Amino acid sequence: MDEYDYINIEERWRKEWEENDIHKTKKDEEKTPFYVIFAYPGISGFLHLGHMRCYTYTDIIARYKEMKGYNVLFPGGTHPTGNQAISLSKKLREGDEEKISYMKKNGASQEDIERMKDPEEVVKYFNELYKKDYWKKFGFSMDLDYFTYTTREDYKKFIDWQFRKLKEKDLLIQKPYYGTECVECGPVAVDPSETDLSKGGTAEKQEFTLLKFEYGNRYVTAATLRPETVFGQTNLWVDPEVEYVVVKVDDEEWIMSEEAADKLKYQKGSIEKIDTVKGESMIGDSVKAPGIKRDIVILPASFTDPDFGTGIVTSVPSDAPYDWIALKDIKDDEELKEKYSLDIEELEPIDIIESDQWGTSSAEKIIQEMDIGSQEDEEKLEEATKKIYKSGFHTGKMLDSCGDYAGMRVQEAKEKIKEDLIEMGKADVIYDLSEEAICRCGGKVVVGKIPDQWFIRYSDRELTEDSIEHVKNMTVKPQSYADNLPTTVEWFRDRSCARKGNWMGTEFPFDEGWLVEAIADSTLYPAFYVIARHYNKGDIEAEQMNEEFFDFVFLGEDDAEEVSKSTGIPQGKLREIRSDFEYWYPLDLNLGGKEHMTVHFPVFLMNHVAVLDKEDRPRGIFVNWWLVGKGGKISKSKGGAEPIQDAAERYGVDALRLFYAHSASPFVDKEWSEEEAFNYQRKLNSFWDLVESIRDMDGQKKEIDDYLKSRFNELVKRYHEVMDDYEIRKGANIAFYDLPSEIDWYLKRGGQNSALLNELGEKIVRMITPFTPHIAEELADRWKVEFVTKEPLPRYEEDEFDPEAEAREEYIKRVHSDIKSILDIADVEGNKIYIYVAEGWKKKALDRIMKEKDKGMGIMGELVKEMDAPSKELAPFVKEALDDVTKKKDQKLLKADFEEKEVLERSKEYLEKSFEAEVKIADAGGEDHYDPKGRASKSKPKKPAIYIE
RNA sequence: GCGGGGGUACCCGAGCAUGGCCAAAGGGGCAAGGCUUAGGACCUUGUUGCGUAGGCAUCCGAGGGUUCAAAUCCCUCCCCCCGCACCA
Repeated sequence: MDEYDYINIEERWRKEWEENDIHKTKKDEEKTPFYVIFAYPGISGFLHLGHMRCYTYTDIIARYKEMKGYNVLFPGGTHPTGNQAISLSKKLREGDEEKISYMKKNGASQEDIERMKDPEEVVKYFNELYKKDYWKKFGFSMDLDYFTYTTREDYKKFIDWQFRKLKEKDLLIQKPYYGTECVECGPVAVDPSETDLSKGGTAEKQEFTLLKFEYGNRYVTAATLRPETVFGQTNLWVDPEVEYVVVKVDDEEWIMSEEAADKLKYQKGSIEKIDTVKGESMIGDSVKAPGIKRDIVILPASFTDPDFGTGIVTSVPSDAPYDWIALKDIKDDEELKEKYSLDIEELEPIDIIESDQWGTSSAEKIIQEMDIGSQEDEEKLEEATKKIYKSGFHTGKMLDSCGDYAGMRVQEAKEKIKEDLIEMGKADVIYDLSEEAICRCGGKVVVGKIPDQWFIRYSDRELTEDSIEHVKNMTVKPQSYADNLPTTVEWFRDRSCARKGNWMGTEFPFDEGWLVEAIADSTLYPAFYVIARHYNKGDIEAEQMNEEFFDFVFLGEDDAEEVSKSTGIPQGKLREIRSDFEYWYPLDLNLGGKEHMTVHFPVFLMNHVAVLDKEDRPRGIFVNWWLVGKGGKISKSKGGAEPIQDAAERYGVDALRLFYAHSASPFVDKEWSEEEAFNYQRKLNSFWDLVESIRDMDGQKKEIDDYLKSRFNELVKRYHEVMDDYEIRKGANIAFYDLPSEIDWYLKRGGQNSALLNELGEKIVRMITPFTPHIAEELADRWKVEFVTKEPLPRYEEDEFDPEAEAREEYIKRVHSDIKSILDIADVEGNKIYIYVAEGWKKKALDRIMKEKDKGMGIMGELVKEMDAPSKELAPFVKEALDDVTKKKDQKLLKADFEEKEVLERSKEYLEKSFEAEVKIADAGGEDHYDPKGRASKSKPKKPAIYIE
């Protein structure tokens, strides 16, 4: 018996598949096509075990469909669009130690690093790495002849065409936009995945109302998220230590922190710094507060952050816990008051809002309730602020102190006051991030105004309605997402689709200097893989891919002759490409992580609806959740971050694939666990041993064979059901757990039919193939199967279903378990076991009772006459039997028709061995059997009486 | 706030649509025993309590209801998680 040597086995089959072109895919009109992709990865560096989860699901589905007889296309590509490659090579050029050691640790050589100082080389390097070290290494059945990436010339032609179509359909517009951008390299995404960032992924873009306080001929500015609180203003907070700047905005002079001014220029265009003013010099002065006819005083504070808002804060002590406590502190600080000669005894909070939970004076109340002692207790103050805001925003009403706004709900007043203040020229709107964010290139991330941003008009009514209509007919997994997707599409707003700056991608066709944004160029790409294959073969050139070409291939417009003239591509070739597209499209399934639910999948869908013909709209979406490290993101310290090639060797590719497939449903986040990965390695080991031991059997047919055949057959049926529904985990469970445990049981019960075991052994190997193809090929090899990958899956056979055989086996299992429970509690030696099968009259009576259970105990009378039974026993038996029958308990077993005594006799050996005891079987009604305690009379059909001594 | 998903034994996790073989699959962990080594093993058994006869009691977030019968259906409450946009 050979050992399971996964390293060599996996190596061997990778080679065999490659050398025999096993994954090459071509059109075959005889077969139904099945086209599946995963959302291609960006070029962001080395991938980790988390990324492989989605790809593995895709491969499992692709392989399953293939073995079901579909002609499967499973291509792949990459998405270098963006600035990730650029910033990586920039870091390498700068000799960034951390980056270089990261590259080396993941296997990059010195030469690799040298050449990657050119961003194009970064793309090439990772393209090859993804293909070879990730996808092929994992045994994916991808056909990489279809490979493409988004910064290649041919792909750019495709994107160019797509945008022309969108324009034709009037789906491109321009309007102003405030977006997050890096001051060095242009627009970046601020999001928790931190694709573009090195810090600050959880920052939120916030809209502030910029309040302007008249201060001589200048304005002091303060940014607030709560313009509705202006009526409660009592003072301004300024840090005496900070040097503020005076900037010229239009014709006005504004005072704010230097950081704020730096950020503001991205929103206001050029602003000019004309002066500086030290915070200290303003303390004690009065300013005229906007929106209210009152002067308020400038007071010193240290909690203001020059890098947040304008660095100057307006104070509303009634509703802002920070302000309340700062005001209290300053009132108690005699020294400070002396220093700035402040007279602030009169300064008291002004109630402006009444909410359900806090009533009025909410800041004071919450500070007492939460027992907040000082300004320094920032954590508690943040929490208090949030609580008050939440309650105030949803349930609050403006009080009489709020002038015209008195009585309004806070939600309304907020908008109204903001608008009115802006109208009166006493306020403006600015944007800022809730926390600091830093780009991967090291630049600071700010919010900038783009006056003429290009958008794709996803809000279009017709497009939205069409898309929603289509979604309803798609296969979307999981169900919760299927339920949500129509709402998501409905709610999908216009989305910016072009950008400027340091960026790899396609030039925007209608505006020089703009490049197509990263999401906008990856919506229709499954269609392009079909063309990429012909480009890769060298049959067509990028320059030949003009508008007519794509119109012809994707939309079937124009005739081949004309298109051939304008493109220079032979007519035959054009027709071939068009028919490839017609054959493969629409896409059957697109798989991606849960991060795509609200961005990628909706645009993927809507662009298909907008650009392609109705029959080419995608048929399915499969969303998988993430693999996470302990307590969150995958990282070095939390696990899952080791290089994929290392993991593949350590655990084995098949073990990892099984880990993904079986350790959790695809629709939950799964915590990475080394332990579990090793467990799956061991699982494969024992699977291997089981199959090997099966092959050594040389016995003949026995009764138990029928049971195994029947159970196996049922599980095959179930396997197809769950796999057709993409229930990958359940499928793996049947193949790796349910089926082997049935075989285990069969062997335990003395089954050893060589022919049957070999037949089923081969079938089960086929069933594991989609999950763990390497070990499957190796095992299938024993049966001289050339490539199990290319073999069909076993099918459900109606005539092998044998409920009687299953009932008989169930019967034995029960007798076994009854004996066992008696042995567990009874104080007996257990050397001899007597089993008494129920008398014939009991069986007859039971049959009658089952047929006429509606009669209840009324049936007694009839039975007394008909049955030749001891009257003392009949009554209690009927009562119990009625109970059993109405409880629906054990119906299958009760209805089964077999001779209990014979079945027991045939299983006697098993029972004796199992309990190491002598087993004797007798008829309960018999005359001369040994039964010292009179147990026999307790026998019931399918539940024999037992006596043990 | 808007939208969605959940709470099952030590842990993970099935079951819930179609109430009844559900003291509740499977895996992991743990414990006991076996094997004496395929060692980051393997095999058996146990893992709510009680019970010297195959049984009984209690149990699926909490409380209530419907029913002959509830993890499953209905109501109320508590708690947790996810998405909310320029991230493929």
